[in-house]
Amino acid sequence: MAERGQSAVVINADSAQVYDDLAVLSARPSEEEMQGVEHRLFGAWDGAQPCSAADWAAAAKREIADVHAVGALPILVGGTGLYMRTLLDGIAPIPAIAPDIREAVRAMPVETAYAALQTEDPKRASLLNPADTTRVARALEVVRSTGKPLAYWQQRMEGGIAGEVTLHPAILLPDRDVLYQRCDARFARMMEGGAVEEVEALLARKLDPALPVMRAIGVPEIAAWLNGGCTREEAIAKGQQATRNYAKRQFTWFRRQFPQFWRRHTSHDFPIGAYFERLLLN
RNA sequence: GCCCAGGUAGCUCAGUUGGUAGAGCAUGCGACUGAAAAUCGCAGUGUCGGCGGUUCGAUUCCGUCCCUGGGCA
Repeated sequence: MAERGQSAVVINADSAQVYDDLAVLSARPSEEEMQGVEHRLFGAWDGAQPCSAADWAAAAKREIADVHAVGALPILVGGTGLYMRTLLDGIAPIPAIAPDIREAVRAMPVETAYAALQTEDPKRASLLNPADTTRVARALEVVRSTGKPLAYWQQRMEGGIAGEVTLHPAILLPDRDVLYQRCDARFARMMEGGAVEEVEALLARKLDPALPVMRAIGVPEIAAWLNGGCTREEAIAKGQQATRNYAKRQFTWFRRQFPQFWRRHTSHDFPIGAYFERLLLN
């Protein structure tokens, strides 16, 4: 593209597109859509293996270094704010959780886990909502596995690359009505375009339903229909609803969690062609 | 035409032994440190089907009409 032959490599920053099992339901770009441009970290994880924010950030870091090494421009694309922030700002250096502790904690009902947290890490417990299953479990497995409360580890954030790269951030915030219409259309299209087969294949693997792949938007909804729990129409309506709810959460994250200097664009005022042309010519 | 069950928030419904009403979901706003397409928090909304009657007061009781679903003819 540019005279020095600088090319772009797209790197996925989406927590669902990371899974090999979710091509249709995660709206992973097709060969045709990639137009010969190299894409990385799309479908790079097997569904049986959960990808954490730190796992992804470590992989993305390697890919970025790799792309830079050949003089190309890495373009991170994706909707998972936590992944992006972990990559840029780093994350607390918490050791891996002992598998048996993790399993035990996640098998507990929230009330039990929260009660335990109140005695084992009362400071953290007081900061959390007792119904917040994810965070209560996380805080508990951390104290139990490492012997230190979460706050101890969170004094530091490690591994961020924000200081080592030149960032050209662009946040796209589409008009809400248009966004929701697209959510509905997108899910309907997926139903016709292989999502059902994808879920059938996933169900055949008999994976733990708590795994991220099994909780991706559309999987529980379509699985419910396939198992006779609802009609196809209901599954579609629920999938569309879940998509819209998620879009709203993304909206809130991107609008508020990143620094003010990150430019916010509505989709129609974002000069996508000119934007990348300028970056590639530099 | 007759009988029965209903008509309460955008949707599904609960409720008020008569003192103008509430959940879930949706919607809006927000939080977010290792499964984040996850998880969680806050908020607003109602001519309680229409019209009459009884009553200090009716969404609630009575009458009537309209609408919906089911049954009988």
